[in-house]
Parts: sequence; C-alpha cells; structure tokens
Amino acid sequence: MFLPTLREAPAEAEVPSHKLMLRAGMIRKLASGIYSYLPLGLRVIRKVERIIREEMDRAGAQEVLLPAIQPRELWDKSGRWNVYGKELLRFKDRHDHHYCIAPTHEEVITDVVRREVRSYRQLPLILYQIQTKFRDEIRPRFGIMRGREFGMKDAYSFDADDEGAEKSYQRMYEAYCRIFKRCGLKFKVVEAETGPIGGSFSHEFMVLADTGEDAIVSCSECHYAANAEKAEVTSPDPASSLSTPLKPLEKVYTPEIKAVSEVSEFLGVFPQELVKTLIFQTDDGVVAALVRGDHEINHVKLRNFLGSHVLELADEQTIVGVTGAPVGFAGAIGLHNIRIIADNAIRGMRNFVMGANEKDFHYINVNLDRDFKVDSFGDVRMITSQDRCPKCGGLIQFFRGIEVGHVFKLGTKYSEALNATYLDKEGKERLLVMGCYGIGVGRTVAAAIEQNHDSDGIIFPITIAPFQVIILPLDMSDRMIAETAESLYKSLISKEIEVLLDDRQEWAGIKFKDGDLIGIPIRVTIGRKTLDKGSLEVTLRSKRATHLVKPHEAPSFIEELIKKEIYDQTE
RNA sequence: CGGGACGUGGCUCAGUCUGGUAGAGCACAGCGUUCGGGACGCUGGGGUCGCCGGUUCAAAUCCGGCCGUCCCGACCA
Repeated sequence: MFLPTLREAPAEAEVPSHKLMLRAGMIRKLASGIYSYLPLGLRVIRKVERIIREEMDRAGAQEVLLPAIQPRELWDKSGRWNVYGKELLRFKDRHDHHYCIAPTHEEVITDVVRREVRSYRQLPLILYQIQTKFRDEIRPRFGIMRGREFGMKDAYSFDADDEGAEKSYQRMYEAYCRIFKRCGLKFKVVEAETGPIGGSFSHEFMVLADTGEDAIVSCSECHYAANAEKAEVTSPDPASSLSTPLKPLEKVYTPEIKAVSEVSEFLGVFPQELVKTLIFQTDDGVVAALVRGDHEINHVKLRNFLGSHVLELADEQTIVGVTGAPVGFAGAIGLHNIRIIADNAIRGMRNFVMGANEKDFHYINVNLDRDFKVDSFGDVRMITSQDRCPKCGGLIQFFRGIEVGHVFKLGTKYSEALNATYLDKEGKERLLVMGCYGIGVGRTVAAAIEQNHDSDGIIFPITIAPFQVIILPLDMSDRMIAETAESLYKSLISKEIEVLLDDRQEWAGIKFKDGDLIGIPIRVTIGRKTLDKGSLEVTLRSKRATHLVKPHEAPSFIEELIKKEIYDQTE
C-alpha cells in the first residue's frame, strides 16, 4: 500500500488534524488550500460518503451529479454573479464566454428541476450530489478543514408549499443527526445565519473542538443553542446607573492613549464605562456604530440592521475625514452628517468615557441626548457570558465548534429568480418551495480527527476508519509469525472485514508507531513472545486494552469486537 | 487586502548578523549485525541555497523586484 508516513510534521501544519493527516500519509498539499488524497485518506472519505449516501437514500433523497463548471448566465439570473464576490472563481473559455467553478449548486439544480417538474404530483422531490466545489477563500487554513477545493454533499428539496418544505427540512435534519452520530462525532445543532445562500432560517451542525473556527453558545437551562454571531442579546439594560445624577462634560488629555484597555487604565475606570465608536463603510456612505467598551461589535447583526450589503471598517483616511482625528479618538459628540447607530446597552449608561474626535483627547462624563443624539438603537453586539439566554433567561455557555453541516430553509428565493414553478391541484401556477442542505465531507473527516486523537496519532471511530483491523507481524523473517499473519489476514478478508497487513521488513517499533499514527481501531500483534504460548494479542487503539486470543479463535473474536464497537459508537 | 515570519537534499533545521570549499539529524541505496515501541556499524547517492536582476575579485549571505508558504487581523459554508 502506498502509505508514506512522516516521523515529523511538516512546518506548515498548525492544528492536530492537519498535522496528523499529513503524517499519516492521508493527504498531500498541491497549492494553498488544494490537496491530493492518498489511498488512506481516500478510504476515510469514501467511508463518510457511504454513510451519507445510505442516510440520504433512507430519507428518500435521490443522487445526481451536477456540472462543476457553470455559465455566467445562470448566475446572472439568480443575481449572485455580482453578489458572491471574490470567492467565486471566474474565467473565460476560448469564445470569451464567462464561466465560474461552482462554490454551491442552487442555480443548476433549480434550473434542472424547473425544466422537468410540471405538476404537484411530482412533488416532493429531494435530490443530492457529492462533488468537489471551489471557493477562493481569502485565507485557506488548517489543511482540508478550510480548503479552497473541497468535497461536499449538497441536497436540495422542492415542495409544493411551506408545510411540505417544513417536512423536508425536518427529514434532512434528522438524517444529518444520524449521519454525524454514525461518524462517531460529538456535535451540537445550533441556530445560524443564512449568509449569501439566503433563506429564512437555518441550523448548523457543529462538531465540538477547541480548534473550531466558530464560537457557539448554548443555554444551561433550556435547549437553546446558536452560533455566537446569531445569538440574540435580550438582556435588559442595566437600569441601576440611570439614577446617577449627570455630571458635567469634561475633556481630558490622553496622550497616545487609544485602545479601550489603555484608556480605562489611564483614567482608572472599568472598560464598561467606556463607549467605543467604530466607523464603517456601507452601501450608502459612512456610519458610526457605538458599543460599550467591554463589548464587541457583531458585523452580521449590524449589517442586517442597516440592510447593507457592504460593511467594512473604514480606512484611516476616511476616519480622519469624518472625525477630524486619527484612529483611536473617535466619538459621537460633534459627529455631523453621518448616521449614528448605538447598541442597546448604551441606553443604560451614565457619565461614560468617549473619544473627543481630537488627537490625544477623550471626554469624560458623557451622557446620551444631553451631549449627542443617536439615530437608532439596536442589538448590534456579540453576546457575552454575562448575558442571558434569549429564550428562557438561563446562563449562557460558550463552546468552539467546527461547522460540518448546514441546513437552510430557502423558501422561494431561487425558484422566483429562475422562475421554477409547477401547477397545483387547481391548475394554478405556483412557485416551488426549496431547502438546501450541505455537508463538508473532508471537513467531517478533519473534525473527527480533531476530536479523536492522542499524542501517538489518530484514533478513528470504527465506522469511518480506513481499515477496521491492522495485523502487525513483528518479525516477517520468522516463518511461523509470517504464516500466522497471512492466514489470519485471509480469514478476516473472507469475513469481509477490512484489514491491513503490515508485511514490511521493519522494526517492531516502527510498526507500532505507524499503526498508532494511522489510527486503525483494532490491532492484532503477532510476535514470538506470545506466539510461543499459543496466542495473539488483540488491542483496541482507543482503550489500549489487550486480549490474548488463540489464533484459530481470532477471526470470530475480532468479528464480535467490531460489532460491539460499532454498537457502542452508535447506540 | 493590512501586519508579521519564513523559503537551504524527501522531512526537520543550522549556516545569513560579520561575503571566501554548502552542513547536521532523520529518510533513501548497498553490505553486515539485529528483530516486542521510531536499532547499531561500515559504505554510498542526492542541493539551480524560491526566481530574476544588481553590488563585488568573490553572494545561500549585501541591495532591489517578483513568486510561494505559514501565522495574526479584516472576511467567510
């Protein structure tokens, strides 16, 4: 088998899954965010795909395969040629026609379905495909966790009405739970933002891991869980300070003091007594956003609140132009001709600190209305651990997660844009109601490794392991050991057990190390020491528990062990 | 796109400051000893020092440009 393992991790790898996949000879990099899968890696990918196919088919979805290269016209119709941005890789063919490499397949699938589906009798319909997609990520990282080219399963549902769409969504949701459970993952389902895909609501399937790119929150009391950027802040304004009498506004000298931490330290106040003023560039001009010093602005919320496509922190020049001061001294007092948005938490503040729009100066004892006016208040900040659950008021907990699946209820966004309709019972023309459901296949593998490894290597859940069993004959030059290994290999194969025989002329230590590294769940060690006593060793990678077994009993013992492992994992 | 770091044999890295014969460990090939947790000995092969240009008697080393990779940030399924 072509299985080039590495003793040391290449310098480019940062997180455990990336390092281990390289070291275990699963993948190799071709360019930034673009990887080749070697035999071992491909086997794991195929395992995950098989589970996905089984569960999709069971849920009544049918597999198709759609083009990866798509003409611009299709993307113009949905309006996404312009909206999608630089992530969409575009190019021209020899006739100068524009094409893109599909980052997702809503357009084509809707196009296929609208041509073929005429009647409500053909509904509901769920189609899915597993294929390579391309998104020209700003910063690919963590190996195949955030690659540019990546394997993805995407499913699309078409229903006659909202009620039907709801059922399809539910069905996919349940299939997803089964898929990730079968892959041996510990995951959470959270409410999420819909992003450029669009739609009315969505859930993300998050694999819990410290190295996850997403922050998620969940309630300690009820079932509420959400992506941190989605999580609503409903905490009441701390009204206590509102009874404090207003003090007179005062300008203080704060040389070279800019960051919130510097200002609060310099003035001897808490960060929550400061107000940060952030200047943003939007679709229609520059906007100022105010949040409390210890809070963080939530870009998604602010963008939604403003209804703007573009939302970027303004560059230094713009800030100087608008505030008249260098970055770090912006404030709301004296800001004219620009919209001022404030987070709800600002309402409850009295006598706070704010930039003076003048180099090296801040105001203290600033107060709303008296000193400046806010155009509108809203929930535009990130939730914190001090906030309460928006559903039940319980305590909020934070986790890190890797997004492996995302389900969206799309509604009629694409059917409207591409005119995908059917005739109902009354013969009236109506829009198809859609949903879309993605799973990152490679990312699921990376997440599984992120969640299941130790200092020696990967510990694959048996359902997605490249092989279920690895046989290690410690000395291939020993006739009896070699023969015992060969015959065990054959009898396991005949039981349709996936087994790898390490028949290399290598040191025992190397075989053990490689075996641990590539993470095969069950190891059979055949060596002089125990063979002389008439037995083999069967070891579980996960628990390091060893059983001594007679050679002729080994095949059925292993078969039972595999069944038990699969059962334990999916119970 | 902004900030930072890096690019020397397949891998990990030294050498660059202070210009003067291109190195180590691992890996690889051969022979021998060996064979239960990354052995040992001997021998050997392998490098346009990322690319282009400049300075110099002389450049891996100094200067300029470009390319690539990684990290942090902005952004994003």
